[in-house]
Amino acid sequence: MKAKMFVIAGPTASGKSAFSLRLAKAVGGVVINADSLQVYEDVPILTARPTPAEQDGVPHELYGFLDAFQKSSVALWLEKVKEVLSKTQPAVFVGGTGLYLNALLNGLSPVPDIPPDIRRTVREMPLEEVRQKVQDRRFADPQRLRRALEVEQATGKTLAYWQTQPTHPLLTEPVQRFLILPSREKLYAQCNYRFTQMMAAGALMQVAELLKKNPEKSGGVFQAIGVSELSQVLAGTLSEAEAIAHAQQMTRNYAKRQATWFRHQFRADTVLESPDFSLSLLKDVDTM
RNA sequence: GCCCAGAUAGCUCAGUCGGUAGAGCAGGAGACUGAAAAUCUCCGUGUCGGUGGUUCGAUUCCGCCUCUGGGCA
Repeated sequence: MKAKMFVIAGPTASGKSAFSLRLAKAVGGVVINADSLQVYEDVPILTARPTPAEQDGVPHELYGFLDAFQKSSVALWLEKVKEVLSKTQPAVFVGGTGLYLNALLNGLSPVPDIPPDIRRTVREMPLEEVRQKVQDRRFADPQRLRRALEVEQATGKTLAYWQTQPTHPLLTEPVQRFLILPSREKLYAQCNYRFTQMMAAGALMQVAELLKKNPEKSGGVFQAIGVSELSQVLAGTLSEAEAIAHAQQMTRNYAKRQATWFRHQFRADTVLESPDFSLSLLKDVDTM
């Protein structure tokens, strides 16, 4: 028998979606999204969600199930994955969100949910106060310090403690991991090209629709590259050319960070320079 | 043609009261467990436009030249 679970990782604009489609067809499975922004129903062009045509009849799960008023999180995503897996296998996970893939493959530490009032208090607290109060100071990063403090305040134990607790990976069956990692030059060219395609496909209109819903204009889908740039174009404070140039720049910066993450944090079975793919890449995991 | 202001890192610019220079961005390397398309850390030698002069020493002061803005004709 062959592996039943596949994970495809790679930076943005590396060709993951096309690869996942072909792989899913080859193994007769579903595609499951592992991208923190493609979970939103809004601005599908900017988040590079596969269109119905691109899905080509293959079931695609966990795309566009949140609206702009909801906030995503790894934990929420993992819950959804659990639901989907109980119904369908084999599965091909695709996404550029390393945190999500890591949670899927290695499990998440059993940190209890943080009460909303504690979370809010800690997030609004001046950074200096956070620094004074927090015990777990492994990181200088404000975001991580706040996370550490909210966990301490909510549970009475440090984040470091919780992270020593055993985790339970969701996938217990063999998993074959692919990493698509194009050369830097090619990757950047693809980032640039893709944003112009997004504009041609009507990204500006989708941002206008998103703004019409009038959600809180931060976090969530608003983190998607291009949303703030195109919002400024709609407001008349930025030219379209400047918006495109900036969004392309942000995309390149993002792609580089992802490449770093995957190179060091993701143990791939197969590393590909491009999404070209043949059945011979499928690992035979038959132990007999 | 004349006057003024510029010319310094890939880009935008700061600076050196004369002792060969540093920020932001870009770029590179890295971190990463409930915001991850987020957040954070580290990495800066470049004929200081060219050429003469003054000087122990000029990217810095002076002359000329070239180029780029702006103004006046």
